[in-house]
Amino acid sequence: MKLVTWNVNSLNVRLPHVLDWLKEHQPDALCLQELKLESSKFPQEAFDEVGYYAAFEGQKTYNGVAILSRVKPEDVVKGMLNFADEQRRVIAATLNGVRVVCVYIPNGQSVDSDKYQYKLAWLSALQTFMKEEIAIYGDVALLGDYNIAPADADVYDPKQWEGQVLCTDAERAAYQGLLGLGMKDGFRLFEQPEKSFTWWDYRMNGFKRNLGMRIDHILLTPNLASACASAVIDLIPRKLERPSDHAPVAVTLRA
DNA sequence: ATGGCTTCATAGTGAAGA
Repeated sequence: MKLVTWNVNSLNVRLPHVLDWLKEHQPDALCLQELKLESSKFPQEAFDEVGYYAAFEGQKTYNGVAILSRVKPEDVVKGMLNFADEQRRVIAATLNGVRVVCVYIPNGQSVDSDKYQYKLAWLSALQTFMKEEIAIYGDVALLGDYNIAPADADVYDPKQWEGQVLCTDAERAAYQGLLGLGMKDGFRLFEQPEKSFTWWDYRMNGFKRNLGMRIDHILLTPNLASACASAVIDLIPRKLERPSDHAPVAVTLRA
């Protein structure tokens, strides 16, 4: 089973990239974030044509998440029941007995902003939500744009980013809290190249200089982690014309 | 240099992303 997460930064703009990627890689599930379109504008037909179901929760201009899947998604839940939120950042579905949770965790903007407080409250709610999901479903994969670089190794210049949003102790503690539920970082189950990142700023030739951060993650409950055979970041879509600023992250799980 | 680039928005002194 191949599970993937990709922040596409506008599904309108990136639809051709997503369709090409699906056709080439044929994942069992592709979790998307930052659709930046209303649910009524979701390109369902385009995914029908390439053989994918879609569960989605759109929003005008900002946010928006989707799970594309080979099998029909079951028990679809939108949002976190324990956290009222106007922003569309969570969708979950069961695929072949695996609970797939797709999240777009708030960015937080800066540590002195209201958005940062919202991010911390959001992360606290996610901890509770995930504990419940694991209790119900057992085998759970949490995929998405976490907007957290878990360790200095996940940052191109840790000194510059020390104490900045994406790297603060509080955010990293929240990430560790998810690991405390028994989940493993799929990417770090394997030896990986140094300076492996999933996001690069559009500005200053960030990608060409590999000035990036690893902020998109796939956490796996123990059985899924044991079954995990590989974890990779696909840099190729980031090299295309008009790319998303994020790269897809994929894990494969043995049956 | 509180900049740089991209998106969606509106026609802003733009807002937000990360």
